[in-house]
This record gives sequence, C-alpha cells and structure tokens, in this order.
Amino acid sequence: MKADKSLLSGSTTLLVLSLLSTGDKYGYQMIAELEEKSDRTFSMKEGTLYPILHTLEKTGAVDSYEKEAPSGRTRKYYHITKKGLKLLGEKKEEWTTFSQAVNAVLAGSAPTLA
Amino acid sequence: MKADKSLLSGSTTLLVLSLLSTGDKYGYQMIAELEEKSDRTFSMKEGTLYPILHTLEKTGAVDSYEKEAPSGRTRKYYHITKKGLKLLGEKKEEWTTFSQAVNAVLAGSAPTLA
DNA sequence: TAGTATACCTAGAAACTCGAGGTATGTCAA
DNA sequence: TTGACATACCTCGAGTTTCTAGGTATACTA
Repeated sequence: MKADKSLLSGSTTLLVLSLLSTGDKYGYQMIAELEEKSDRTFSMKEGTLYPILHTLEKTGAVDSYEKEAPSGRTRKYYHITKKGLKLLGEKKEEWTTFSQAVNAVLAGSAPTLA
Repeated sequence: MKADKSLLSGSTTLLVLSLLSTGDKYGYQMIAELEEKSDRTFSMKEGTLYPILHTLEKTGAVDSYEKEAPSGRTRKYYHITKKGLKLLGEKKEEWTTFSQAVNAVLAGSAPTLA
C-alpha cells in the first residue's frame, strides 16, 4: 500500500468485497480499479490480493470461474456470494464504527503544525 | 482491539500521539481515555501500548519522566515533543487520505443487507 | 491479610502485507 | 521471428504489528 501500508490491515477484505459487490471481477482488474477509485491511494500488491481471494473462496464468501477474455487469455473471475454480501455488510459497519471512533479521538487533539 | 483488531494497524501511533497532544499522560491513563473517547470501541492492550511508547521515546517523538501520584504510587508520564507534534500532523493527514479513499471505494459498492 | 485495582513491563504467537520470485500467454515492433 | 513488454495468475519467506499470557510491584479495602 502507499499511504501508510500499516493503516490498511483489516480493510483489505472490506475493499475487495466492496469491489465485487458491483459485479464479477478478476484479480488484476481489482487492483487497477482499487487504484483508480481511491485516486491512487491504494495500490494493492498481487502478493496481498491473491491470498485474500483464496481465503474468501475457501470460506464461501466468493466463488470463481474461468472465462476467456476477448484477447484469448483465460481470466479467473470472482463472484460474491450471499454469504459474502452479509460479510460485506458487517465489515462496512465495523469500518464505520472504527473510523468514527478514530475521528472522535482526533477531534479532541490539539491542532497541529500541519 | 475490539471492533476489528486488524483495522487498527497503523492507527495506534496516531491515537497515542493524539492523546498526548492534549497533555502529559501515563500509560494506564491513556488506555482508559482511549476507551472512553472512542465510546468503548477501542480497548488497547498494555502489550500493545507500552512497546509503542518505548519506540516513540527511542525515536524522540515523546519523552518521559516519573512522578509520584497523590496516592503515593510512581507513574511514568509521557510528554509529546516538537518532533512528535510534527509526526502527529503527518499521521493525521495520512489518516484523512486513507479514510477518504476507503469511503470512496465503499461509495461505489452495492447497498448491503445490513 | 487476602483480594482487587492500579501500574509497569516483556516474550512468543498470530495475523497481515509486501517484496521478490516464478510461470505463462498475448501484442507489437524491429 | 524474436525479443521486450503488458497482462494474468500464483507462492514463499521476511518484516511489521498486535495480542495473549505471563510477570512484578504497590496501594486500597474488606
């Protein structure tokens, strides 16, 4: 990740599920979309994404199928399941709670030299 | 942490510095304040906090001094330095960028069953 | 005087991401 | 036709961060 790699932990699953909630996608595409949608803040690495996708598949939050691209190359598409949508809902809520809590703490802090 | 332990990564330093920007504090107190200000979302563990404080001290973002509490017990107070304030400013900005990016990605996601 | 809250600390395990590597196919230019 | 580059998938080991679980010690309270 770019911004602060360590800030990312835990939100990756949320981001991946969020992307998949708008339609089936393949790995390489998700990385590009994430980068674009986040205005270049996120640049998830393949070494991060693929293990996440495999874990999500193992737990039944997504399933996958292969499909040939117009170019002729085979791509592996991921599809979010009902279980995955439920998980997304939970993760979203967690994120909201979490970010509000951080903002609450920051609100009390002294103005900085920034 | 409670909410989702892994969401926390990277924000702990931000939170600690933020707390210290409003005045000198000792470890135990910070854990309590964090819990209170975040409305019970954060419950940072001692095993997390103390190593962070030690690292911040090593890098010069905070310094510390011992002081006797009214009770008679000795407490170790931490004080944020100029360097620490600068670091806080940077971390704050990182947090803002990061959270906006996450929200941007979520904004595009389908409404969930939540 | 025994239990609980306060207050500090550390070592090892667990989780997560990244860097670096590997394999393979399609495209395009020399 | 061959070499370079982008696309597309994958894995392993290192590094970072947090937690669990312990340890030590003092003050208060029943």
